[in-house]
Order: sequence, then C-alpha cells, then structure tokens
Amino acid sequence: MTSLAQKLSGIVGDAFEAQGLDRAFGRVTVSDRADLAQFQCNGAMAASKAAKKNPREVAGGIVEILQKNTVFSKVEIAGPGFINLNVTDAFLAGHIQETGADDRAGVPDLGHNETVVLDYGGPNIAKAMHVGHLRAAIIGDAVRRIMKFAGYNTLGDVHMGDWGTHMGMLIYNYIARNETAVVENTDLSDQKSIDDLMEDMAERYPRSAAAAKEDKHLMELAQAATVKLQNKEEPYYSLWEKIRKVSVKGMEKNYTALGVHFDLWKGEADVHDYIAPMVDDLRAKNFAVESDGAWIVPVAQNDDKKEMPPLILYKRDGAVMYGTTDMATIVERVKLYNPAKMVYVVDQRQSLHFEQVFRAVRKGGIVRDDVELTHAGFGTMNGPDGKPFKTRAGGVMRLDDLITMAQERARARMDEAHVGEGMSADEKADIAHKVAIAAIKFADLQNARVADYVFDLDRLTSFEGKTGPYLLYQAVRIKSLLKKAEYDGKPPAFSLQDVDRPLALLLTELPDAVESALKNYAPHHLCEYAYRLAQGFSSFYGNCHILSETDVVLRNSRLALCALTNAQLELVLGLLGIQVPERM
RNA sequence: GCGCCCGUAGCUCAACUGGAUAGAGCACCUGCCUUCUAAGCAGGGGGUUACAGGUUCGAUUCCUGUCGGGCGCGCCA
Repeated sequence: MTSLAQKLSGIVGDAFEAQGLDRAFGRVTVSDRADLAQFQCNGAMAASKAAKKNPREVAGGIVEILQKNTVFSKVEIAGPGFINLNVTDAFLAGHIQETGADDRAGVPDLGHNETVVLDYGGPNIAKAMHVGHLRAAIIGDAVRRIMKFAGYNTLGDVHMGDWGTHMGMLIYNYIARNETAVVENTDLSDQKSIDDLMEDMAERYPRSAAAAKEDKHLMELAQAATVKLQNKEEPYYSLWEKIRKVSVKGMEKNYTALGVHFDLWKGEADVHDYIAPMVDDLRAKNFAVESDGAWIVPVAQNDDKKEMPPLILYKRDGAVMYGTTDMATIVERVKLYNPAKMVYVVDQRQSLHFEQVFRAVRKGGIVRDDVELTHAGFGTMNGPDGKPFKTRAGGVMRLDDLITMAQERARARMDEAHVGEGMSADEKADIAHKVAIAAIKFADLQNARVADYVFDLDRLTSFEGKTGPYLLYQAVRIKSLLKKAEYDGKPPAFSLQDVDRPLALLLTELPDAVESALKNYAPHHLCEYAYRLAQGFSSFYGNCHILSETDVVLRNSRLALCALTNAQLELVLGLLGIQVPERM
C-alpha cells in the first residue's frame, strides 16, 4: 500500500510511458492550489524540454489517456502545462477504507529489517544534563522511531562520555580531599541517594575544572589520574565504576522524563580495548603514520577544496582523542551488529570531525563501501539575543528544571480551564506531564534540522497555536466524541460530502510525510503533516455537527473519518515521541 | 586566510528532486461558547524572499559576485 498520490503517480506514469516518455515524469503530488484541483502533475513541462516539444501538446496526449480512466472525475490542462486532477469520491473513499484497514497506515516496508545504529546521546557522566542535550535527544529519538516504523531494525546508543580527562579530574578531587566515601556510600537502590551524589558531582566538577585551569600542577595531577583510571588502577577504577552506575541512573531519569529511548547504554570506555588492535592494524596497513610525535591517519584527498587536517589517533603524550574512540566505536558496531547504516544526530559544528572519522574508517577498511555513514547535523540552539543560550545566572538551564517548569505551566492551564476537576492526582500529573513534553518536543521538532534556532522558553512552554498541546487537544476531542457516540469501530461505507472531502484527502498523505521525513532525517516534515491534519479536523469539526446527524449512513461515515483521523494523529505523534492523554 | 551553514511578514519558523496567487503560529483588529472539550473556529491587515547579475517557459530553491550573521579549521570533547 502507498499514499494516494503515489497510486496516481503509477497511473499517470503509465500514460507517459504509453507516449514514449519516461514514466518518472508522471509523478503526482497534492495540488498547491486546492481551489483548482486535488492533485497535480508537472511532468509534462519537464518532459517537453527533454523531447523538445510544446508542453501543452505533451500534456494533451497524457490527458487524453487519463480521461478514459474512471478513477478521475476531472483531468485538465492549466497554465503552461500543469495537469490538474480530481479523483472520484468512490475512489477516494475506497482508498481511505484501505488505509484504515492497514496496520501500517499505508506506509510500505522501506527498511527490510536492515540494522541501523543511531547516536543521539553523548552526555558526559557525572554532569547534570542541560538543555544543550535536548535537540540531539529529541530529534534522534524521533528519527529512530520513524526508521523503526519504516521497517528498520534500529539501535539507539546513548554513547556517553565516560572516559575523558573530566573523569580523572573528578576522581582526583574526591581522593585528594579524602571524600571518596561520598561516592562509595551511595546506595544504588535509593533514588534520593543517587540524586544526592549527582548534585554533589554537578557542583564539584565545575569547581575542580576551574581550579585545574588555574593551576598547572593540579591539571597534571588530574591527567595523571586519568591515565591511572584508563589503566584500571585502584581505587580509581572502582570509584569510576560507581560514578558511572549512578550517572546512568541519573541519565535514565532525565531521558525517561523526556520519553527518549535508548537500546544501548554504552560509552567511550566500552571501546577502550578495541583501540590498540585497531591502531596496530592501521599501522600495519600503513594508514596510520607518525607525525610530530603523534600517530595520525591522513584523510586529505586530491580533490579537497579545503584543508583537511588528519585524524589524530594518539597525541604526542600517548593519550587517545575522541576521533580515536569514535573510530573504535565503529569497529565495535560493525563487529557486534553489522549495520547497514550508522546515523549520528550530533551538532552541525562537528561536521569536520565526522568527515575525518568517516574517511578514516573507509580508508582503513573498517566499514564496507555500501555501509551508509551519515552525520545528520542540527543547528545551534541560541538564546533570544542570537547568542548561544545561557540562563540569567550565566549557566545553561538544566533539563529537569525545564521539564518541571513546563509541567507547572500545563497544570496552571488545566486549572484555568477547570479540566482537572474530579480527577485523581495521578491522572492530573500524567496529563500535565504529557502536555509539557508535547510542547517541548513539538516546539523543537517543527524546525528544520540544519538551521540554527532560537531557544525561547515562552515558546517551548506555550500551548496555543501551532504547538504540541494543540495536536493533543484535537486528538482528545476526537476520543471524547467517539466515546459519546458509542462508536463501534466497524468500517462503514464512506459517504463524502463537501465538508468531508478536505479531511479525507488529508488522510491519504501520511505515507508521503513519513517517507519524506525518513529520507531526509527530517522529523519536521511529519510535524507539518500532523499540524495540517489536526487543523483539517478542527475545521471539519466546526463545520458539521456529528452527534445530531440524523442520516445514519452519513453519521457513521463521519465517525469513521474521525476515528481514522485520531488513529493517524496518534501514529504520527508517536513517531515524534509524543504521547496523547485520554482527556485534557 | 580557507571552508561549511544561514539570511523569507514586527517576532519565531515552513515551502517535498525549480512550478500556478511564497504559507503557518505569535502579536494586532473583527466576529463565534443555551448541540459533540473555546488549549478551539471563521475572517482581516502585514512580503521587492539581504542585494546585484546569470541559467530557464518558470527561481525562495540552481550558478557567480557583494553585504550581513553563525560556526569550524593537528595533539580539548
């Protein structure tokens, strides 16, 4: 099954082929001009260029063929050679009937169970998660959900930063101050105890980092501690293990609150043992060479338009760089999962780094040529002043503070509208949470991935207009309506009138939206569709009164339209990582 | 200096491999809750798509240049 536009593309493509032209010219899209037609095909103009013919003449030949086809109620040429198309209500009704019966909502299997590993985490352990982690998590998780729905075997990896100098610095601080008990006494089964250590580290780390920056000797001691840790010396390693376990709990709490899922909770430390053999292999193949006392992989190519610095495997002092661990991570992923794709949802500013890593692993024969390596970069999050976002205190806003703030606003809105009355405290909290997360996620996801965007707290926690809560609200209205109507879910024959048609047409577009989002790693295409669908429903809802409809056939048809709308809305929101409450 | 990304309404953002009259939300103005949840609906004003050329039947989209903003360029991650 596919979208209606794709079905029509097949039919129009046949017509082009019958005229001796490439069937790709038959591509049909939803019309830009709803006042003129439902669908359009622009291929006649492109085809005429290739065939050196008059575009209206080419279009004429196509139209003549299409007019014989009974799925169309209108076929006409407009302007320089647009082919405008309307389908019959019977065909449209049949199509949405099929869509409703299909548990994939018409989306074909595009992934064929190929494995894809996705990176969209990357927080450092022992640090508080902040809003800088938001975009990767939200976009990456949406991409994962979309790919999974499209038929891929997806593996999201949190890939935390757990093996760098920051760990040596922190652990050295505990040891030097004789305060290792703070770590050792933390009870992993007690959330309060976990939170306490997280707070301690969140406060301790920046303090020790600042001190090390001031004092060269201190920095050397921290770096020495890092080496000891990486050699798994005691007590460094035990302290590190405990810190990592606690940090994972803290991260899980944040990601769970956001509704962001990871299949793998791996970190840089997990690939430590892959590094030495990998570098030995690269040396043996002469891809790794010594330069200025460091070991590097030159990745520059003759056709480079810019300077391409080499990837550094070992620094002069023998320590590894993050390019090294990224390469080793790829070694591990190939070995354990043999993925067809690896997708990195990471800040756009790291594009050079990923280019180096990708070139190095290809050159070194670590990944096959047919494995796709993609850096799906996203733009920087700026404050309203256009500069990277900072709170008034100068720091970055913590993730849990943002979520709490949004929840409080949701609760206030509920009280204002008197929707919480008679609900249990649990249900109220659940709704406030779903509304808050919907607001935050949709505000972020609706932006194009690559563009920088402004982090505006008011926008993230606003519930009116083009927002997540608006979408939830429409879905909730449908649920309430279906409940009141005691709708049984039996698929009736659709009876489409002028009020119904725009909504019915919208319901045919979902597979196109999913494919577009998938192909470009662009969840915002799905946001756009969800919003148009919700708007289409809201308009429909205002234009006809369903419960008082006396024509039984029409009433059932409209209820079925509502049910299908709700199903698609929940499906698309689910792909964006947004959950719909029962009422709000 | 070299390279990448960006510049669209007062603000925040869309526009699918070039298509018809460049769309939304917020803000502003006008209506609509005695029948399905007003977190809503209907309507209005608001644009030289930074600027100048070029390719094309057709350019926000592709090419060149200028201006403006962000970011990155071997031993941090």
